[in-house]
Amino acid sequence: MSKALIRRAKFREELILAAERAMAAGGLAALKTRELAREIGVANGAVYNLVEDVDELILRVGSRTLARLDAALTSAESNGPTSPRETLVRIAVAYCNFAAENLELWRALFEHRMAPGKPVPEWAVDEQMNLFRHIYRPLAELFPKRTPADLSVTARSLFSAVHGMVLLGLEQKLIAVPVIELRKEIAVIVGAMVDGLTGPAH
Amino acid sequence: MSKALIRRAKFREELILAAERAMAAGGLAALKTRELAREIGVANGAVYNLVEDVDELILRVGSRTLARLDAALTSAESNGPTSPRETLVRIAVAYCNFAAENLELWRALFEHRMAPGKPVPEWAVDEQMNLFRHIYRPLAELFPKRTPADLSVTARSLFSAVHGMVLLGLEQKLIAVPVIELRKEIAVIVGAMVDGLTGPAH
DNA sequence: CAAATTTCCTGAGCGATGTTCAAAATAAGA
DNA sequence: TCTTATTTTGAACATCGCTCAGGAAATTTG
Repeated sequence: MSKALIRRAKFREELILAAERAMAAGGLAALKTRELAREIGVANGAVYNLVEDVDELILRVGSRTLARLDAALTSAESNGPTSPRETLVRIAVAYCNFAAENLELWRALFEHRMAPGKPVPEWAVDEQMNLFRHIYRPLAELFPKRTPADLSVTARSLFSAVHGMVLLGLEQKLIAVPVIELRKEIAVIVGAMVDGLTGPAH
Repeated sequence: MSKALIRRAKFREELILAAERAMAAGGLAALKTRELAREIGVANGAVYNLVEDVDELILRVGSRTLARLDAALTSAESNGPTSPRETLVRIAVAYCNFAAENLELWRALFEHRMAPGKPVPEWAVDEQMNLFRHIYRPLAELFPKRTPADLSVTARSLFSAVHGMVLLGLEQKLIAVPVIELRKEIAVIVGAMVDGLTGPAH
């Protein structure tokens, strides 16, 4: 690799990290190309040599956030052998914890909208879809008779429901629920959902 | 009322309606003060005579959206006497329908963030809180022994869970789920949650 | 009704911000 | 080392929300 390309890659990495810091501090609105350029020591126009546009920059930061989230969920699901029900509850609580500890970066994952007409790159969509697999496995264990398609639908629903509880629970606009209570409530609701889906037969 | 004030009120109403049209067509990002001013036939600076800033404008539009949403939920809950479980399912489905039919305006309710440091006006918060009452009543019927505080917490959780399913279900970024399937899935999950919360004793 | 006063409206302009691009600086190749 | 290709620069552009001095209009006063 040529010297120039190495430098470019270095700057690119620094740019993404600077963007991540800015977003963690002040959300999507705190991203300013001029400030990022100043922070990594290049001209403002140079940002567009390192990255297509801010949309891509946000997606890159999102990719890092998703990787950490994935790790957090993986650790939660493999934390000792328990029942699928307990596993699902633990994953939901882990999701809540991650969101609380990475509030702005986590929010940015869902608040960001591409410029009108520009589709989200395939790799970014794939990364998000991958999250569902954490829920898929325990669900498959709970409902061995269901088809993969059905399981996928249920997995998405479960994930979305937990996502909603965390989203509104951590919102300061309405009622900022203490995280500790939110965790309890999530555990109760997820448990109830699993029980309700399992049916009285079990 | 003086002639000037009447004119002002008229313009204000037109401004809010123009903003609503713009948001319905292109979301929050489509709000442009210059375009709104042109549309209602005043100078761009005049907008700030009719409204404090765009934050207030967005909140006014949100107020109208919330009123219609409230009406939709009210109609869903009073639609014939049924069990609390069925009522909760019907409210959730009505929420889903409203979101699908008013996608951009509904999204704007939750995507909008005030300028840093500026708190959301009290009247706007109250309007949002009022939504929970639709769920509160059937829940109180289901769990007569629970305290109002506990019921409020459960109501918020249930609302948030449904909100999350609708939010991610209607998102085109991931998988745009057909509304008809989303409705079914919401009915299943809400039913399961109620069943799970009610417990096998019932 | 005319003059004085208050109030409102106008549109140019300010400060930010994302993005572009010709020119300068730098790296790569011969 | 000299030429060519590439990259970096920073001024400039287009658009935003928002402000404000000056003129227009409405209201009050004499």
